[in-house]
Amino acid sequence: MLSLRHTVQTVERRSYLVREGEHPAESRIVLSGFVFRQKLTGAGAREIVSVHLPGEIVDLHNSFLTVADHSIQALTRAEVALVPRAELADVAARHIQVARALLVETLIDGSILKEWLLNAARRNSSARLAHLLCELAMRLRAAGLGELGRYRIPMTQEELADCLGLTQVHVSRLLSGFEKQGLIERAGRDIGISRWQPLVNLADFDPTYLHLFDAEAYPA
Amino acid sequence: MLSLRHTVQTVERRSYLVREGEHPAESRIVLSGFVFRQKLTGAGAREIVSVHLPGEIVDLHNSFLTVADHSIQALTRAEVALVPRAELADVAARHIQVARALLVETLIDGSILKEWLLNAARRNSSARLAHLLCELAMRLRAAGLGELGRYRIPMTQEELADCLGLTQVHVSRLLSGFEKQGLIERAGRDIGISRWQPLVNLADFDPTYLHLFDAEAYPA
DNA sequence: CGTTTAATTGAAAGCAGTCAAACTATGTGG
DNA sequence: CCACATAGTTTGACTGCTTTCAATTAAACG
Repeated sequence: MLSLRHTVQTVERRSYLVREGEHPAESRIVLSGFVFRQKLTGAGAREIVSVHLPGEIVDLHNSFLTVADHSIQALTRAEVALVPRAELADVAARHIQVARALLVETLIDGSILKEWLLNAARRNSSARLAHLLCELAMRLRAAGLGELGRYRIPMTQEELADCLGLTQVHVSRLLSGFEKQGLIERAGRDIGISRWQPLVNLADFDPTYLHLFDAEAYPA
Repeated sequence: MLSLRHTVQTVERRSYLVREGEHPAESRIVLSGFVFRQKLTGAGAREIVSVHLPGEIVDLHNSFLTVADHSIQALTRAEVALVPRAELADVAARHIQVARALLVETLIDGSILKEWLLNAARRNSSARLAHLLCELAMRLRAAGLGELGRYRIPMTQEELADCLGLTQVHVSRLLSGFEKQGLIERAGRDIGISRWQPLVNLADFDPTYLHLFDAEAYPA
């Protein structure tokens, strides 16, 4: 076990951790709660480009690039560790396994981005939403946050829509559709995937891209 | 200058370098020509998730992850260097600047993926196409392959469409639209951006996400 | 020069968006 | 603990961007 010099910060839902264009002096690791990265178009449309669970490093970018190319916001109230910019680089330079772990994390991050791009570009709205529900189910379980297919969706329909490039209205219709088809059950934001395999089929979901095995092989 | 054990391979247009699901024994660096990464949906729709110019490392993934989460194909006839799986890891372990360069390249890769995701999810078709034309213009110039805004598009309309999540038919209509509006000139696949600023405005293009400066700071 | 591959054009259909209003939760202060 | 305010969700009617299907033209290639 190795120690990183850091401070802990508690942030409220929707507060910004980093704004696009800034160059913060530290990188962040999620300790509890959920955090997401977003980008805006000039016209003001928002896209959530990734969601981060406890244990994940949200912004290596800030330690190794000069400009933040996206904003980071809290999806729920969250605790994050702030690691000084130089600290991560120093530790990585001294411990090659750390450097390797950072690279692996970043490659997995890229893999998920590719799947999200495929999703947004080439799957219809219901497959897209189903895909996200499946991904959240697997990642939450992998993070030790509940059993597979039974969880509280950590975001509003508007935020779901912004993960998917859809509108909130359409997400609402899709969710009630899934419910009517008996694919899911809902109580507020608590969701239960009633029939996993049919939902996986609808979603065209194959968890390979999550590289869950690779992630375990090199814990940070 | 440091040397990597490698072999050189020449590949024809459209041949596969890596197929999704494989676990090749080497990573690839583009020496000449263009190469792209693609993913397919279960229904067979294709999305090109990135395009790679000479000098770029296409698949660190294969050295550091256990399964290829996407396919790699030649966009044009190309020369690629094959670096054995262990070689990159060894060199990175011995030279921390190499490890850092690999990480920076991967972070930039992720930044471009985020922009493509924003593009596919939140911009309309004309902004999307214009955005790609601007990106190619800047990256080609940065790679020393011609002056800004005057180049040969290295792909067919179908491939353009697959970069954008559109159909070939629609890309055709959009391109002639741009031409009619005097934004671009065309002669076959040779393109000239006649009015850079209006195209940039239409595209909502801001090159920050390419991190061209960061890339220069750490040449591989 | 013939054959294959790529690009253009037109007409029609459909998925998801937009606008608007009603309804339901959630939360806060009196 | 209720009343009110705010935030989030549902539902309906209508619009429109992009796709689909199909046929033609142009370019590239051997």
